[in-house]
Amino acid sequence: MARPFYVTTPIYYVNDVPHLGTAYTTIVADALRRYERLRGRDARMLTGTDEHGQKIERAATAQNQSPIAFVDQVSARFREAWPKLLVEADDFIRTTEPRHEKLVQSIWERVAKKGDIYLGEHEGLYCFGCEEFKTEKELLPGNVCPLHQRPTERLKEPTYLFKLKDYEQELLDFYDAHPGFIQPETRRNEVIAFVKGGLRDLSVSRTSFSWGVPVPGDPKHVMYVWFDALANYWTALGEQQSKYWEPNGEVVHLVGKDILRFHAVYWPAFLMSAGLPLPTKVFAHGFLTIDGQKMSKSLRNAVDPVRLAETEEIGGPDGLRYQLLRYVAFGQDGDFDHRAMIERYNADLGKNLGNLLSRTLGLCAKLAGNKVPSYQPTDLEHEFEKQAHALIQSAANAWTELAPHRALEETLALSSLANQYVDRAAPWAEAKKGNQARVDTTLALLLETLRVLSVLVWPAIPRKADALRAQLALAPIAPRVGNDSWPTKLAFDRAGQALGAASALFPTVDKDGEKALLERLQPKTEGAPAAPAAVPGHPSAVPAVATIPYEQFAAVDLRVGLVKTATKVPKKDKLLQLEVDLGEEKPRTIIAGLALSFAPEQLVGQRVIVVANLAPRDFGKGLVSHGMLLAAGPSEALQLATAPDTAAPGAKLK
RNA sequence: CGCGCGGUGGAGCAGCCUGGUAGCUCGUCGGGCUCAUAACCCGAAGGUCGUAGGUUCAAAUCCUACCCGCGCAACCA
Repeated sequence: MARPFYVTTPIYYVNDVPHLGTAYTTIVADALRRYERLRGRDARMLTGTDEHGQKIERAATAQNQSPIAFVDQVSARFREAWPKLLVEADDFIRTTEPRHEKLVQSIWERVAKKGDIYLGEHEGLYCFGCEEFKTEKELLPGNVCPLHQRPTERLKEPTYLFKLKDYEQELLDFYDAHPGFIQPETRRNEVIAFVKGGLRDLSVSRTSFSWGVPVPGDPKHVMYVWFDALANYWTALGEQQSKYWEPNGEVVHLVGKDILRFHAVYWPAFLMSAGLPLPTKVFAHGFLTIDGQKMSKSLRNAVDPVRLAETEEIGGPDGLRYQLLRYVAFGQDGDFDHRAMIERYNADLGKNLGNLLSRTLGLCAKLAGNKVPSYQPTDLEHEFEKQAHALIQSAANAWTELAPHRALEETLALSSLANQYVDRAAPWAEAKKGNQARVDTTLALLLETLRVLSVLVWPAIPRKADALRAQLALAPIAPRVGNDSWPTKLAFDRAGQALGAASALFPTVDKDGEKALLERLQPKTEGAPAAPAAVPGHPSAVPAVATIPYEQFAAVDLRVGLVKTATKVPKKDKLLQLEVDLGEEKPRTIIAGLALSFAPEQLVGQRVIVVANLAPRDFGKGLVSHGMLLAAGPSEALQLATAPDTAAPGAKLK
């Protein structure tokens, strides 16, 4: 009998709420779990929330809440969202649960016992956004974190370090011995290159905050968020580890490509050190864009998966699942396009599958007494069966290869095949000829094909699959462990059974409906809505800045400058390159971030205020700025500080 | 020389790893059917597979260079 199957999503960090990206991963996990269940495997799915860390501690404080109250609230949003997408996770782990904390400490102890943890001191530039120390190389000038756009802070603290470096070779050997461990292939290559580039020991504890799992034996420390979080896949199993974890179970981690490194390098190393088996596979999927646009924070909020799942006109949760599973090549980046979504709903679900059901049941009611007729195949049917069996098989293969998009393509191809077959068999014509045997055979074949389809689509669209079955008077799908219910071939054992009542499974959306839907669902994409229009004269409150002595101000050399030329800097949206006359022998080159507010020609001839004694700043590629212009406002609506036309270039401001 | 992805008939994509008749969906045009959700089926038009070289008997597919677009990242001294 097949091994148990254990599929996990990342645990989602509770400083965000469910959005289309997290919904996507979670839906794929659920679909895989459902497929394996159909195959009779004991399939288990885990999702959950990651709830520790300084960022959470701070966010809670900011809301005047205790951390636990804060995470309870956000975690619940995830827990409540998934069932609405027909996701039936078998378990939902929270890293704040005692069952997790206890076991993650046990892993720590095993690693410590192995001698892989030592006390060191970590001094470095710490980004509170990332909750990690950054190397200078990773940072922008001024030690600003590129991800969070804020300065890092220099911190020094005692920390426990994990001897990651010692696992370099062991990891490489493991990748080598298990070619399928990291997928897709390009990701695997990336990870191997990263490990070959050399690993550094990893800081795995913090003393600078307390919202975390205490380090065994040294409660001043809490575990570094990744040590804590990654372990969830293992700790959540508890007593069931021997059943679902390797070597007895197949363990598949689905992750976004952004967190692959943690799952494919750190996590395996922790497990190796703890003497525990590694997962079977880490699969990194791509990112989604929405209507061709990257998923910014505001877009995320505008495209709420739960809301889409409540849109029954396009199939409700089944419709959403179908779109994501069928039209995003799993592993690659994909786009979620609202207009295409409606078209695909109409084409695949409505006109292909839905209409097949509708016409079949219509024919059965008219020509076969609304019962399943008997089957006496001819060459036409034999040919159909042969092709159908091939499609069923390749759909199964695709699921196994974690390629839902191909599985559904094959599945819909079977539906197409059936539509073609109806035309060829033309039962309405046979009926006129009085050839009831041909009519019966044709309808029997169609009904059986629909039954098969109801099983094939179930992992993707479980609710609609059961609705389809109800019309065929079949019981809902209820997979049982040990019982492979995937159809290997068409079976004709229902002759004489009555059929259910027909109704449109996927009513198509017409042009008007499409327009209305788009209006309702499509996020407003106007450029800069968020910025609350600053009322002139009432600038939004700027936090007070510490006062400076006059000498410090006097050190700033402000001068009037006359802009001689202005050109756009290629590839930099915001930058203009200016030549500014400051009354010196040669005009100065100044790079200014004005391009969103001004066309270059608007600036030429302007008398501007320039900070003349600013240290030159190198922008790379030969661009060096020798000064700064003064301006006020947001970058897309800047107002230039100017001097009257009478002011001489180079005049000093006092 | 920041990292990554892509450029294939009007639109959106597959094929590329493992060279050998360029395929799918939508759209257009013509036909068929009339069971069905104005649905279904058949056929046609439409592509020098970004450009230039190279390897090969043979290149969308392998190699090199370049161009263009996008994402990440970045730019407001």
